[in-house]
Amino acid sequence: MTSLAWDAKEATVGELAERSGVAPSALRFYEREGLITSRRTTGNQRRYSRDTLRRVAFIRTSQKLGIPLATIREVLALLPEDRTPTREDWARISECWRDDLDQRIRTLQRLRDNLTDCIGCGCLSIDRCRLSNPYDALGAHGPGPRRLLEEDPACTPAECGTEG
Amino acid sequence: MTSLAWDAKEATVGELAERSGVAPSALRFYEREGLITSRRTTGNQRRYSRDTLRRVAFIRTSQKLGIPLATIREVLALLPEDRTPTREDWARISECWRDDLDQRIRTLQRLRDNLTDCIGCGCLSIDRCRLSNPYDALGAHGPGPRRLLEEDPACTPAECGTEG
DNA sequence: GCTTGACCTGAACCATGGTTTAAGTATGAG
DNA sequence: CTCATACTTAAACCATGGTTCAGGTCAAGC
Repeated sequence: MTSLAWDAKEATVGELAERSGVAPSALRFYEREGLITSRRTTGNQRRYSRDTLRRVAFIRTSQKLGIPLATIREVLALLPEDRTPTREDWARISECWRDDLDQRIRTLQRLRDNLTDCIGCGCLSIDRCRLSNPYDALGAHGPGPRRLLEEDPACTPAECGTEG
Repeated sequence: MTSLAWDAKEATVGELAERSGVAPSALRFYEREGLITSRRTTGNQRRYSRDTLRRVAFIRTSQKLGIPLATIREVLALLPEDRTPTREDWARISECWRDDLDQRIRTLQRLRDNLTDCIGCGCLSIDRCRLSNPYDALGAHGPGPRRLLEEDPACTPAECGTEG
């Protein structure tokens, strides 16, 4: 169990990979992209501090929610750098995703409802159908809902983390 | 208006692009990928039949719903090849997306609800949190919901179009 | 101190959904 | 018939989220 006795030590990339279920190549990729960091040994090998596991968990969870890495990176930057993040820190940045999810759910529901209408008439005509109208983001200057598709506004760092 | 008087003629790639709001490069790409077809003039230029406009509209609409091109291609293959598709044909294949949308909405709602739980406790711990559990597609052999994330099963051609 | 497995790097590659560019050809108005 | 404009192709490029590979180095058990 030597290689997994990580509770008090640092982890190698292989150990973190095993614990997190994320491939070493992905962990190196996250590091290149600035989502995680590591200390280096004198022999240039990576060593991860314990809280990196939670950081990786947050990354994967956020990806499952459909958040792009660039956005995850921005939100991770809201964590304190001078101390190990607390449970409250994690809870605070997790809030960032809720509005985004709500938004996407509403958008999908609106799309589904419009699709149901369109199925009824078999239209999908360029000129008349709200769903298939190409130019104006779906009805922006016609009657009906102003925006059927919204552009994922994914909570920006400025909005969700500056209170702490 | 000569170049736009398409009501009785075939269209060039530029005309179809203008009418559909889709770039010529994208139309050529769709053709390479087998989503649309064209006749060629003696000089090797593309000429599109009138119903291609509706076909392109269907493609863009489906993309807005989040369907990948490969899936759209499969469903387009369900249209009759021996005649111009009717309104009913279009309505029938449009049905393909509804189950998929419903599924994705439910998945997102489940994710959001779990996130709300997790925000409450600030957990996102690899070992305990349903959302961050990496190995088993979120609780497949533990307690709780069997699948939190489903793999987009996007209605397959076999399921939705063979009745006609 | 040697050997084996884990690690290092950069570069190439994969899929998706296209756009851009370069070099050449067709079409149609005058 | 000419000339502008629109078309043709292949290949390179973009972003996203990585994996794979080649060639070389480190660390630890015996």
